[in-house]
Amino acid sequence: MSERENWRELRDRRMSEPGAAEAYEATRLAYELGVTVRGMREGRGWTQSDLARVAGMTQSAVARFEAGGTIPTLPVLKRLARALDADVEVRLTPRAPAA
Amino acid sequence: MSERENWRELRDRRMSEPGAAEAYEATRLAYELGVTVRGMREGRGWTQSDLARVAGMTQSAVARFEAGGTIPTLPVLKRLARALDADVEVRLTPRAPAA
DNA sequence: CACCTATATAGCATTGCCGCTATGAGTTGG
DNA sequence: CCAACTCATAGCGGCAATGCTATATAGGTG
Repeated sequence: MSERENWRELRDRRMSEPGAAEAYEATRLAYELGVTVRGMREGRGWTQSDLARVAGMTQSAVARFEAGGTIPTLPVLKRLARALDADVEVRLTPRAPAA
Repeated sequence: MSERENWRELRDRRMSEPGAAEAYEATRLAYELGVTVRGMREGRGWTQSDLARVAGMTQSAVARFEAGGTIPTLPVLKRLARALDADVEVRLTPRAPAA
């Protein structure tokens, strides 16, 4: 099969599938991260190509990431953060403290 | 080809390759996350199998993750967090504020 | 000792992120 | 109008993470 759909369809489908809660949340998280990075990039007056060059990736990869096209991996996040003089924080915070 | 090496060798090799800074950092982050999850799991008196069942994965996957065997993807983190009543926080924090 | 449980690994298939190039659409400036 | 620039997207190959099952190891317990 494989039936490749483009990443925008993929993202939208993920966002609307109630069955896969963790996929939904991860997709939303990816989207928010994309918005954040876009903001930081624009704050510097950089183009996607600029950021891509510094982060060691291509413009298309940056565009895909910023639009939440894929759920990014931690190494990619690290590279983007580094290019933007930022740090990546990943934490697991208990939702239900010791009662 | 593919010359598969086991994940422990993979992790150790990553940790000792200075060239790939973001891979190194991601690997370290993965390790720390593994330790965190292990702590939370043990805090509940759960076995790896217990956590795996609730998180919808297998015991082997949990073991691999806890040992930092691979750099986890966000969906996997979400699933583990959910199983442990926790939230995943991923943030990009600027290292150099607007001068 | 045998037996059971818990964890660590191995080996392999599948999935999906990320790499690349090329191109389309929109905007701006000559 | 045309050229240049910016961003969005398509299509595809490579590879890493994850899924699975099976097994090895270690520790208890009878």
